[in-house]
This record gives sequence, structure tokens and C-alpha cells, in this order.
Amino acid sequence: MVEKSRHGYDPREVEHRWYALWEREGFFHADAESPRSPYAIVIPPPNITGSLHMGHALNNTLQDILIRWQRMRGQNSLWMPGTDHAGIATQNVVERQLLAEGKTRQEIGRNAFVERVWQWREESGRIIIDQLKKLGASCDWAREAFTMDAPRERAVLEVFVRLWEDGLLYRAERLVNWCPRCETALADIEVVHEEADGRLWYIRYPFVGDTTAGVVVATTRPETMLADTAVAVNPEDPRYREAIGTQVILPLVGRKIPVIADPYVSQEFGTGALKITPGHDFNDFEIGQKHDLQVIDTFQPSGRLNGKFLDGADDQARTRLNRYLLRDRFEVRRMVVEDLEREGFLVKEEPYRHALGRCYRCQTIVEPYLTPQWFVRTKPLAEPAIRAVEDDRVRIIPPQWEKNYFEWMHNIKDWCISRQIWWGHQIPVWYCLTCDAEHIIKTGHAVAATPGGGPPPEITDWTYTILPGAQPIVAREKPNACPRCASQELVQDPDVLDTWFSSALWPFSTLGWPDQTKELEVFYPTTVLVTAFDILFFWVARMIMMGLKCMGDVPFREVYIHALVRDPEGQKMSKSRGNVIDPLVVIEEYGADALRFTLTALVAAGRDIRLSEERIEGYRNFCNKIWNAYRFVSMHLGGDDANGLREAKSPSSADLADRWILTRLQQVIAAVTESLENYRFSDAASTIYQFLWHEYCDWYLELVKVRLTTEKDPTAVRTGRFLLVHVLEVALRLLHPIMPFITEDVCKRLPPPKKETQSIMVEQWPVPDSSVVDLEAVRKMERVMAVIRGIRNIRSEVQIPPSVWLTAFVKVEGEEEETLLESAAAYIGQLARVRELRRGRTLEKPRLSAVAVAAGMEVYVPLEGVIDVAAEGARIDRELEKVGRELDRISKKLSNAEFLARAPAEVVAKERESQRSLRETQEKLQRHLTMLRDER
RNA sequence: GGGCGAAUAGCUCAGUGGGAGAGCACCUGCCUUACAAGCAGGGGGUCAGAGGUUCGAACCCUCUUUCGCCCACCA
Repeated sequence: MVEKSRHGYDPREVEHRWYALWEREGFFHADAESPRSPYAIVIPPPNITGSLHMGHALNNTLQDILIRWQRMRGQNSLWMPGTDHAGIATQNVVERQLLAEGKTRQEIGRNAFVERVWQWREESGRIIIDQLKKLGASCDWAREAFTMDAPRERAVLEVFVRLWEDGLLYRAERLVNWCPRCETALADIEVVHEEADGRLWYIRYPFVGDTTAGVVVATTRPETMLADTAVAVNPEDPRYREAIGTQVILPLVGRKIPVIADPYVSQEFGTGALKITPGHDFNDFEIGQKHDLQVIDTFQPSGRLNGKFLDGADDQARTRLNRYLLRDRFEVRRMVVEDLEREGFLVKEEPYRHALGRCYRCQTIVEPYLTPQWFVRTKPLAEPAIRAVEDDRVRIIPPQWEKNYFEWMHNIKDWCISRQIWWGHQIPVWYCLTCDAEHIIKTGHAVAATPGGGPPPEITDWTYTILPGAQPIVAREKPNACPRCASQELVQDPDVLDTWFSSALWPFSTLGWPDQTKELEVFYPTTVLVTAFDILFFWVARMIMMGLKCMGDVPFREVYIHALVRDPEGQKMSKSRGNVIDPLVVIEEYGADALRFTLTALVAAGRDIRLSEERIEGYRNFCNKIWNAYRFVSMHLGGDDANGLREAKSPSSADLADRWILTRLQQVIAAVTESLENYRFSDAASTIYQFLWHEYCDWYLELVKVRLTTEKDPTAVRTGRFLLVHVLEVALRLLHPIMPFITEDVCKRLPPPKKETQSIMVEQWPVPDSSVVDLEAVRKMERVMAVIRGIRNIRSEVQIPPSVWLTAFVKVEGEEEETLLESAAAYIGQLARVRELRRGRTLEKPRLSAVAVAAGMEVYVPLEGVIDVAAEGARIDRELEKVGRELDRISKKLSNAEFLARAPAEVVAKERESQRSLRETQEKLQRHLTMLRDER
């Protein structure tokens, strides 16, 4: 085991050292004043709560590949980095911390809480940046931005004010998705719908005149009945024709509510009668508006019941229902069902599977909730954004995602951008306490409790609740006085903006907007955006809308959408499933290069990646292969110093192997370049893998060995040495964007000697040199390889050990073939271990010889004297007997019913497998035996 | 309910009109002086099923089956 690691590549020390050098030398920096043409990518800013997961690793590897590649191509390559304040997510993290200390955010107050989040951000919020560096990301760190730093804050406020001025913002009381745990509104796409097992309860609402009869409604949320204000049926429904226009009694509460007719109600579902709760259901709200129904909102922000459902209840009901007060909605659900059953209103209940909406941050079941919120009118923004993609001003790759984009954009709803949390950009809107006195409720919070009944606690935190109808004063900064009444008593809207609002501005806010910076002029629109599909609507669509609105141009010309990383079973990686492969652990064990290469090799557009550790190990071995190829090269450079190698400026040679590898190299350069141009990352990776391992190492190194050990001509030897270095060096440059560390390390070690501060990352991207392309040499070399394979094949079939040198005959058809074999004789000799290679047009097949066909040529290997035919025959006989016995044993086992019944499936499968492979061996031995007998 | 995608070797996947491929796993032989994290050789597929177009189909069309994802207010 100790032996094994002796010649292994150790990434740990190497990666850290080279990254530090790149950063120190400023290789990541893009200068806006540079005359080179721009290539820009803005990073999808990771959340400050985050720690690098495989999704980040993939996403940032792909961006880094593009950035490094374009930088080598001479572009002014800017990778704009930064992090996202992640409003709700971050607030939740800090709230949990507080909770562990036995405190709540309300207790410490808004200012102290926000300060605490900033403090947390200072300590933990930059972890992910260090992790990106471990991955090798070549971001322009000097430009690092944060969605809540001062320049971004300025951009956010500016956009808000402009949208307001253009009539694209409004504040209105609407039913919104509400998370009772986060106690905030959510945008529609922040609700995750998930199928779940629930129940459907059937409840009878008695008629006012005849309480023995009534209308039966079906509901999945019986607790909402407390706020019902009608029952609706379909106007066409014959069952309810009589009931329409009458009144029913709301069970438990005793309120009288009308039976109304609305075509929305389906006759097929449930009983065909629908309870209407405009305060707690989106559809019911609309029906309520149409029929002018009262809206009762009987939940508190936390999802507990307030007393509004008691309005209109009789005294008796009041007394009984008081116990629902301040209880959680699900607890009330149980109580309501119980009470309904006891009082005979519950007709039946049945299991029912339906979709539940959950908060995308905390998975709590959301409630439709009536509150005043800020909305962006999205239709006018969406139209130009749709056109931009239609016109290919933004190209989505792969294009199948366009359909999703259009689908969503065409059906876009107004975007609720206000959140009732504290961590975020506070909305730049003020209200006048004087003019709007009746629309503002002021609540005081005692920040510290007073122990032992001392003086009353000092109130330092005031909360203002802004009711619908208040007149907003929208401004970039706090106005000195109310423009209407000149009062100086102004209060700011307590809400903060949706995190995604600031994300939507990212492509231009990071470049200095609203100032007219050089950076904006040079790098906007950015070249490409690289992201996973899951934030196409959250982020990509909104960036396009905001870019067009604020900059008058698209934020990026292309969007490359990649897949998600899953575990080997195709499951999403998650901590609760315990199937997470942590990229940092992988980097520690296998190196960032191996991880990057694995992700690159596996990424196929639009298809999820199933990542397994074995795969990473395989590509770690590739690193090792490169390392050992370098070791071989360096130990064979002999006395040729760097200058000697440099003299051979144009890599030309008359040698077949040289011309072959040089041609292949040019083809590989072209192929890798083309793959990257088309975002075919996995093609680029496998092309270079195949070339380095299976052509350069497996063949070219072996071919050159022949020359280095036997050739007398110093020029030929020198050319060989030069090409060993040259081909490896060019291949490393092609590989650098994918595997930045090992390529840097090996390149540094290859001659000519490099300065410490030199780096492969600023070397030129290779360009194919057509002057060295020789397709004929490739064809010829392939034939030579076929001959070598043919002989090796024979060796293996007849089990000739490598230590035995052979005579081989090749039957050729023409002079050309003869010349080819002549010139390649040394290669064939060495690689196939052939002492004597005879060739000719009239060769007779010698007695007792094995045959192979290689590229149309027949190859014979005489076995006389090579193997002892009699002994070999006897050996094969013995082997056959052994295999036969083993087969018998397995067959018996497999025909044993008891075994089949008892043994675990994998044991049976294993037995079958070994049966199959034994049969193969048997057949092969049989063939050899037959051959030996025939030849005799 | 609407939409999208997938089905190819034991596993993971590439392959878009003419040759069925790669990596891993498996079998055999080799510690051959760069590399056993390796080398050489080998076995293995009714390209989900059915029909159609074509001289020719894994590939194009239709249907079916199975799986995955996204969107959606039928209580």
C-alpha cells in the first residue's frame, strides 16, 4: 500500500500553492480599460447561508471553464463574483441561533436583530467564497459584490423608485401566499406544491327554514368554515335549483349565509356544493368579489385564530367557540371536526390525496392570507422580455428550455415583492403620521423585561402597521417632510423587498449601475449566464425583464442551462436523505481537478447528473496518469537542455509515429475548441481524456521509447524528446480550463524553465497548425497499430508470456504495404515483442501457427518451439476438466429448488454470473485445443 | 389537468438516416524500469414494445408501456 502511493500525484499542496500564485499575480483581474474584446459572466450569487454543494461545484466549474478558456483565447475575461443576502433563508438561520439562546427576534428588536445578522454575515457569510477558491474558481475577487452592500442597495432603491414613477408598482390588499412560520408573504413561485395524503370532510349546512334538510359541502380544510360567507352551487345543477337564493346556517357558528350560484362550481366534484371562504382561499376570494360577499380573515400572521369568526355568532356559540381562539389552524381543524361530528353536521369523511402548498424556505404549509402588499406589474415588463428571446437577442441553450420560459412569461402574474421580515432592503416608502393617521397603527415593544417590578420598561422599538389606503411617499432617501402637510413625522414602510428583486438587477448592479461606469459600457450585456434550470423563473426571467427595463438591453446574450446533480440512484442530494457527496470532502481526498473533470465529463445538456464516488476516483486516476506521463518525459529528456528543445521551432518530422501524433494533436485541438464553442463540455473532456491516455500514453510514449533506447541518430532522438514535451504541453493547455491545477503544476516542470510568476492560465489557447497535418500518416499508423494488436491478440489467445520474443509473418498485397511494414518494423518489433518480422506477398502460412487479420493483412505467428504443443494440450485438458467440475457444481446448485428458494437474490445472480463466465472460459479453451490438434 | 424530457452493455451514459460506442464493473494473462490508482487481451446489447416512412431506422412519424421533472385555484 505504501508502495502504491509512491508515484501518485498529490493534489493537496499543489492546488493551494498555485491558487495563491494566480491570485497574487492578479491573473483573475479584468481591466475595463483593456483593448481586448470583453467576455463576461456574472456568477449566480450563492447565498451567504450556503456551504458549497455539488450544484455549486458543477455550476462554477462550468463557468470557470468558459472564463479560463476565453482568457487563454485572449479575451478580456471577467468573472464577476458575489454573494446573495438571501432574505428569508438568512433570517431563519439567525432566528434559530437566537432561539438556541432562548430569545426571539421580537424580544431583541428590529435594529438589534439586523445588526446581529450583519455580524453573522461577517463571521460566516464568506465561507462559501473560500470554498469557491478551493474549487479553483478564477473570479475577479477585487470586484466581489454583495446584494446588500452600499452600491447594490443604491441600485435597488433606484429601480424601485423608477418602477414607481413609471406606474409599474402598486400597493394593494390581496390574498397572498403566506408562510405562518416565517410570518411573511411569499411570491407564487416561492410556494412548492406537493402531493400529500389528506382527507375530505363532508359537512351539512342546514337550511334556515328547515333544519332537518340542508346542503352538504366537501372540504379539505374544515377549520376555514368558521370564516365561510356563502355556499355556492352551479346554476345548471338540478339538485340545487331550489336552494339558490335561500340561506343556510353555518354549523357551530350559527351565522346565516346565502346559497349562491356560480358557474365556477363543478357539478362533478364532491357534492356539487362549495363552501365559500373569501378570506382564506384564492378561488373563493374571486367568487366573493363577484358576488360582493363579506371577507372574514380569521387567522393571525402565525396561523392561529383571531376572534373575527365570532362576529355574527350568537352568545351561546360564542361561549362554546371561545376555546378556538389563539389556537393553531391545525389544532382548530381537529376541534372543528370533533365538534361537527358531535353535533351531527359531519356527514362523512374520506381519504383524499391532493396538492399542498409549502414554503420553499421552511416547508411549512402556506395559507392564503389577506394583507396589503407591494406588487410589480409584470405584464409590461414581460412583453419585451418575451420578444428578446423570440428574436434570439437572448439565446437559451439548450433551446428546449425556451418553451418553459415562454409558457411562464405568457402567464405571468403580478410579482409580490414585499416581505414581512427584517433582513433585506427596506422598502423606500414613507408614510405621514399626520395625513395618514387613521391608516397607521403604532405598536410599542418593550425591548427588555424589567425584573422585580422596577420602573416600566423603556420602549425603544416601534412597529408601524400600514393599513390599506395609506398614501405612500416614494423616495430614494428619507424625505425631510411630508410633501402634502409638511409634517416631519414620517415612518418608513416596515416591509423589505423580496431577495430576488436585488438578484434581478445583478448583471448591471455589479457593474456600477446607476452610474455610467466604464465597466457597464464594456461588459454589459454580459456574454453568457450559466445556471441550473431550477431558477429559470426566479432569476433568469426577472433579470431579462429588469435588464431591458433599466439598461434598455438584455443582461446576457446566451443562457446555458445545466442539470441538477443527483445521487447514484437519481435522488436529489439532501442532508435528510444522507446521500450528500460533499464537494469539499471530495476535493480534500481526490483533488479539485478530479472533481471538476468528473462533473464536466458527466454534464450533458438538459439531463441530470448522477454522481458517484467511483466516478471521481476514476478521474483521479487520470490525474495520476498525467503525472506519470510527465515523470516519464522528464526522465527521458537526457542531456538535451531546454535550449536544444526550443531550437526545434517547427515540430516537423519524417517519422511515421511523429507525424501521426502531431496530426492527431491538431485534430484534438480543433475538436476540443469546437466542443467548448458549442457548450459541449463532456465532449471536450472525453476528447482530451481519450487523447492523452489512449493515444499519447498508450501508444506514443511506447513508440518513442523504441527510439530513445535503440536509435543512434541524435537528431531523431532529439525530435522525439521535443515532441514528447510539445504534445504534452499543448494537451495540458487544452485541459487547463477543466483541470487548472495539475496542468499548471506539470507545465511549470516541463522545459523550458519557467519563471515562478509564469502561468499556463495566461498562455495562449492552442490553434490547429495545418502545416503539420498528415492524414496519410494517420491511416498508415492505424494499420501498423492493427498489426501490433493482431500479434498481441495471438499472444493472449495462445498464452504466450511477454517474456517470449516471437517470429511473425505478415502477408502483404502490395509494395505500399511492404514499405509501410519495413519502416515500422522497429515499432512492431518492440510493441509486439517480435524478434523477426517477415513480410511478403507470397508467404505461405507456416505449419502450426496462429493467425490474425489486421487491417486486411494476414498475420501468422509460428508456434513451433514457442509453445510445447503436447504440454500445452495437456494443460488445456486439465483446465477443461477443472472448469467442467466447477460447472457441474454450479448447475446442480442452480437446479436445486431449495437453494433457489432460500438463497438471497444476489447470491443466485452471482452463481449465474460465474456459470456464464466459466462457460466462456470453457469455449475458449476448447477452441485452443481444437486449433492445436488441427495444426498437428 | 396541461407541458417537457427520458428508456441503448450489469451500472452511468454518449450516439439524429448507412460501422452499435465510452467510462466503470466483469473475465484471462502480466509487478514488461512512467504509472498495479497500471499494462495487454477478452466477453457482454431484440437500442422499452408495436406499427409506419425509407433502398436502408437506435436515430424520422404514430400509438402503447414505464419512469422522471416542471406548471396548475376543482373544493
